[in-house]
Amino acid sequence: MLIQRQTPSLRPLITAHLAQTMTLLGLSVMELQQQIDAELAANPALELVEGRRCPACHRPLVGVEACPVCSRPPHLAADEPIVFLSPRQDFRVGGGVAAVEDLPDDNAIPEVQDLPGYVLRQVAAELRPEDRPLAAHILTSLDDDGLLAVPPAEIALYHRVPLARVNDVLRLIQRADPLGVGSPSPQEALLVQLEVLNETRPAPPLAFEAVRRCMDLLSRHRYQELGRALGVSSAAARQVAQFISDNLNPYPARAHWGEIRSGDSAPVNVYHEPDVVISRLEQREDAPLVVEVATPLAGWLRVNPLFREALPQAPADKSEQWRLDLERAELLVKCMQQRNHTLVRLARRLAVLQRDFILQGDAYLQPITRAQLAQDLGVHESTISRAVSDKAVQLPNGHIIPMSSFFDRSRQVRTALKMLISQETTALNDNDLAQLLSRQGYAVARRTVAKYRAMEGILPAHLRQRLPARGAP
DNA sequence: CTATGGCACGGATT
DNA sequence: AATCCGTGCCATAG
Repeated sequence: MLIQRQTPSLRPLITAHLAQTMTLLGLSVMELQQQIDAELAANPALELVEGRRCPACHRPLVGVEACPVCSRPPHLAADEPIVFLSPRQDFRVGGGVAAVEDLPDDNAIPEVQDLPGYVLRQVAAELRPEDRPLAAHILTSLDDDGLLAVPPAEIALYHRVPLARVNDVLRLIQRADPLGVGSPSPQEALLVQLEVLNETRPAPPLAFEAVRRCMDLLSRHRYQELGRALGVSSAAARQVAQFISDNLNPYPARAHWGEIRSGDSAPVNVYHEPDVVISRLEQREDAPLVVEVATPLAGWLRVNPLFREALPQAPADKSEQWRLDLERAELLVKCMQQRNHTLVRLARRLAVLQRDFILQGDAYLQPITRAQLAQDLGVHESTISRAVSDKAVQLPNGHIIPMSSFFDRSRQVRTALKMLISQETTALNDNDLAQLLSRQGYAVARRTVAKYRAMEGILPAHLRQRLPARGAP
């Protein structure tokens, strides 16, 4: 990929620049870091300048003088997000990378993370070092559903620690994303999810009761008996069950960022490290968004000035090699700047356009296209395409989604569809659903409704008479 | 006969 | 140029 010419006229240099900028843009942070590390090791002309940290909030400063958060103008408008570069290691969890060593069979930083690695990264910061082996043990003992396959007591015994300590670690893990992961049972996974959900928006109190006491009735859809057990009507019981199946997932590892529909033989869940992390400056609803664009380095790259000075005095046999090194270094530095610039501008624009989606979820996703954004930012469409592809974004609610979700044209309609079906009294057929949707302003054909249903894993009308819960296929 | 899923086509998007 | 997506038509299951 590194194009070099013996006679570097300006022309090939420019095309090389373009070519490399493009390739770098299409890389995720993880992949990029590997490239950079390799180049840093191989090229003496390249130099890494360590970044400083903000004296006030300790945030690492990459390529900026003043901390973008602490020095922001007061009373920033809500739709004006704070966007800045942030080194990957500082992401979400401080020094999380170090903990990966604790996992067996996980020597390098994997391109696609498995579930254990993904969870470990999240909890690493809050984990006391002496508890790491416990966490590693727990995470390597997960089954395909993300549930703990061995009893906690066994882990405690193995490490000769009190059971309470294992449970503490377990609690930490359960509250990581995907929520409820590491729970010994679906029941406990649901309870954890309910607790966390309850912190942001109140969940029906009956839901706790139902999960805690009537798990078996719930999973067998015995709403009559469930109602009786809870002391409410069977209709109310159904509502509770509906709420649970809509908002909770008894098998945390499934249906996370849903690669696992369409009856594929190999249900592969992939977890990406985020390339962009979005959070809220404050808990207030109208607080500005804080958007961190991951860079592979805790500092910035530049051409080593000493190397440049020394170039004229190069020994005759090395002179050509040195010149090439310098060229490569300059190229890479330029390309990195370009990449960061593009990514930051893209992230800012997305944060503005999709603020409602970021904060309030799928129903508010605006159907935008990459082409539109390309126009907005004054770049070529393929630039946006590359910038978006293979990138992952972490939302304030902790979910990690592919950046391409921001351009999902049908998500809004699909959630509207889900709403309709969850609120239906009698099972509506696709035709009726299409009509209702068009009344809400979503004009879609009957055939399309069927497709959306399939995407969401919703059964056809005649099989929906008795609400079947989502979950195990 | 009705509701649904498969296949294929054309236009939009990447 | 390749791919994705919504849609229409048609076979078929219920």
